Amino acid sequence: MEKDTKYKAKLDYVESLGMFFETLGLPRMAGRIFAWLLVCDPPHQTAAQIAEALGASRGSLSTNLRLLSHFKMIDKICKRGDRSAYFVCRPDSLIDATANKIRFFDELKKLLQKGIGILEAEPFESADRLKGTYEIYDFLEIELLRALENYYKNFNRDSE
Amino acid sequence: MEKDTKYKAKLDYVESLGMFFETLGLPRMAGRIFAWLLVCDPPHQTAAQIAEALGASRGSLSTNLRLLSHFKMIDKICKRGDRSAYFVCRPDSLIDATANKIRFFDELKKLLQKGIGILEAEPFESADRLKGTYEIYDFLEIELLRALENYYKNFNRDSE
DNA sequence: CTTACATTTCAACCAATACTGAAATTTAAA
DNA sequence: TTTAAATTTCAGTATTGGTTGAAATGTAAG
Repeated sequence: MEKDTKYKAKLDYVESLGMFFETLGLPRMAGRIFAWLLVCDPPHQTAAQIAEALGASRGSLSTNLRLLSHFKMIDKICKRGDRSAYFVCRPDSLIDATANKIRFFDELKKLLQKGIGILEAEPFESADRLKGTYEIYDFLEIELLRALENYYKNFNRDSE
Repeated sequence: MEKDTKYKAKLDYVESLGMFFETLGLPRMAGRIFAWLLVCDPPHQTAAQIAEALGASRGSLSTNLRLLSHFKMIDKICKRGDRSAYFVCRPDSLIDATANKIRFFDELKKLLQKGIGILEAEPFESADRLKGTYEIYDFLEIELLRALENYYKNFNRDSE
């Protein structure tokens, strides 16, 4: 009974944590899965175990586990003589998610350059608005990438 | 004819730029409006003018102009003896949008602390996974906020 | 090869959200 | 106060995207 209460509390917690990961741009279920893998025991789980814990369908698990694998937010682990696949989360991947968002600034900058080209011919100051916007993202991107670099340096990470 | 072509190119450009602003978490139409206000001439426009340019309904304009005003991404300007309201974009607001996202890390950190409390009693290492995640966001938040501070310092902004 | 279990795919359903258009309301001029 | 123009509200509609469950496929053991 004690244990049941604790387990339920854990599931509630997974729910709220999952909602947060959803805001990273993931489907809700993918957020839940990642949250579950962050707190479950043992740390590696089969799709069936996760489905059971979250009360979700196998289909949804399959789809979202593939998604999370694709984004390298989880690892898929297989063993000889075992037809189950096991999944583990990679907490570090959250940094990469952030890094990708910052790199996205680059696309915007390109787009703004294009716009400046289009508007420069016009006699109005509209190009200035775009130039101002460009300045903002240019500076922010540099600063934020520097921040990330510090992170990598500080935590002695070796890849990506 | 020349002019029509240019105008159409501008509208296409607004469309792609708008798609970008959508990724900030805005409704698509709000993104379009902000993009339009970034390139239009004159820089201040009535809801009717924007609706005309974007081919959108008045209702949608009303809703999304209110939204953008609420987030301080645009200003609403009224004049005595004129029942129209005029709207102008605030390009600087994009910084604040970024800043708010970073502050959002704070909520996650609180949530992670809560989880660490829940799991600490358990004999497993699951709390360690959460602690690792906490470290990541704690460091990132500090670095990113430092980056923003640099921005404000550099561009001599006076508010927020 | 066959059986048993595990995973993936996919069509149908469902929920969330945005957009429209018309009616109601507000605002300024007559 | 009445009229005209602009804005807001809101019910209905469309669209998007996620989830389910069952059928198909894959995989290891017997």
